Amino acid sequence: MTSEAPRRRLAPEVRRLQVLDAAVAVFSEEGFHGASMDAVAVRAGVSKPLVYVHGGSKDELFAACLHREADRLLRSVQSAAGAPDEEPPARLRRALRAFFHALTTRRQGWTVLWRQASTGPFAGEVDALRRRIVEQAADLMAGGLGVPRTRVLPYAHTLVGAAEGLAHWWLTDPEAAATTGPGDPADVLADMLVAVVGPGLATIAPSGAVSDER
Amino acid sequence: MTSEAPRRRLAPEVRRLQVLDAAVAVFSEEGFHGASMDAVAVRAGVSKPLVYVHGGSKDELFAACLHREADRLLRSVQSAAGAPDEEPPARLRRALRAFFHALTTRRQGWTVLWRQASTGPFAGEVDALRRRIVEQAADLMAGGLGVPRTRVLPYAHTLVGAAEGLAHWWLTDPEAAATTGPGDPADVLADMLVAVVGPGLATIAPSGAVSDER
DNA sequence: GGGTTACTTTACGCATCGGTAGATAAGGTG
DNA sequence: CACCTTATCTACCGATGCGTAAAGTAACCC
Repeated sequence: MTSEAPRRRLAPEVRRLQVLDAAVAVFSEEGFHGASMDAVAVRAGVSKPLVYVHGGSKDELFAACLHREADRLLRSVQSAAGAPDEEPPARLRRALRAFFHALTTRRQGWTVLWRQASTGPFAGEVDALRRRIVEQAADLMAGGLGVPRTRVLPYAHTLVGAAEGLAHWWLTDPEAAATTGPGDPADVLADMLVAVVGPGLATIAPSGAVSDER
Repeated sequence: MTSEAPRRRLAPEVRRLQVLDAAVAVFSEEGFHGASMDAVAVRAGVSKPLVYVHGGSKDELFAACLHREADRLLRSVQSAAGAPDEEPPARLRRALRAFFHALTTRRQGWTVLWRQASTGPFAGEVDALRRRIVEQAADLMAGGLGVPRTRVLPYAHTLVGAAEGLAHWWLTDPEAAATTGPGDPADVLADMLVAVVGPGLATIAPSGAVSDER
């Protein structure tokens, strides 16, 4: 059994991180409503009042989790996309790799963002985050195709949805790991997605309607 | 104030439908946890005990909503796909049309299924429903490409995710209606999706190492 | 050692909400 | 009209969980 925690005094910033990490873990497992502040306290190894000292109310704590994980995900994708003067297809592929890599390495954060918060008072915030990712995808696509952003917006939503669906399969289906084989799963998943949507996206004409032959 | 409802006696089946409809409406707006049984009762125009008489416990009521809406959606998509001896691409397109059509005409049901139930004790059931739709898509794709189902499963998840993303955009973005223009939105959305994923899916079969297994 | 303060323990207020018991009346039947 | 069945309502209980108050304890710094 683990030894009795000898009640260490820590700097407020360190404790704050502990509480936040515990909150992300508990929220990802139990969901917002299912998670109790007591559970967060136990997970963090502290008492309940401390959670309130460092994390604020339950809503504030959850919002903090949301923002931290969202910023992390967005930043990694953004930096992976690289400078705007590079080749758009390569940028898109790298961004997708970063996206899938973030999911596989930080599952809890993704779970909090995508599966636990779609309802309640945080639906708006989660949607805003999703929108930021979609905007990023739309920028990449618009730059690559030479098309105004309004035109590619629905396709950007489609692309992000496709990524979510593929990610969900990879994270939940036990046979998924066997299917992707060896190597970095993020690479395999990104290649899969590019194989599906790449050819179609390339056919979206700059000037006219979508090529739509049967 | 509105006229006091003079406490009409109704047949149990009629009341049961009233309660179920109210439950779908409230659950779609507030989510499972956010919805209270009192709210369902008010929406149905009855008192709370009646909700328990006709709907059972909150869990049972929610499960009933889930199953009814899921069956409706699955049945409409399945019947739209048509007989297995027809052309696979046309079947896929028709199935997608039926899918989008169901969303636009029965928004509340879709909301309950897709956005409110991803957490809590119903995550398993919602995932099972999603899986049934994915399986259906996988069957269509496997039939069209002449490939074992295990190989197309990730692509089926991708396709369904893409449809969800596009649907979410259409249902939430105020500018979406203007973008799709006149005509049945379901047709436009299905065509958009086929334009994005169609070419890519067609190239799946030859690239894989499929022929290795007997 | 002494002081500061991070931290714990314990207990409780309070609101919300699922669920139920007993009373009430609506409608059919003789 | 008397009366019985039962659909329906008003009022309530109990549990859960957020959030906090009060008082004591011990770790780090000088």
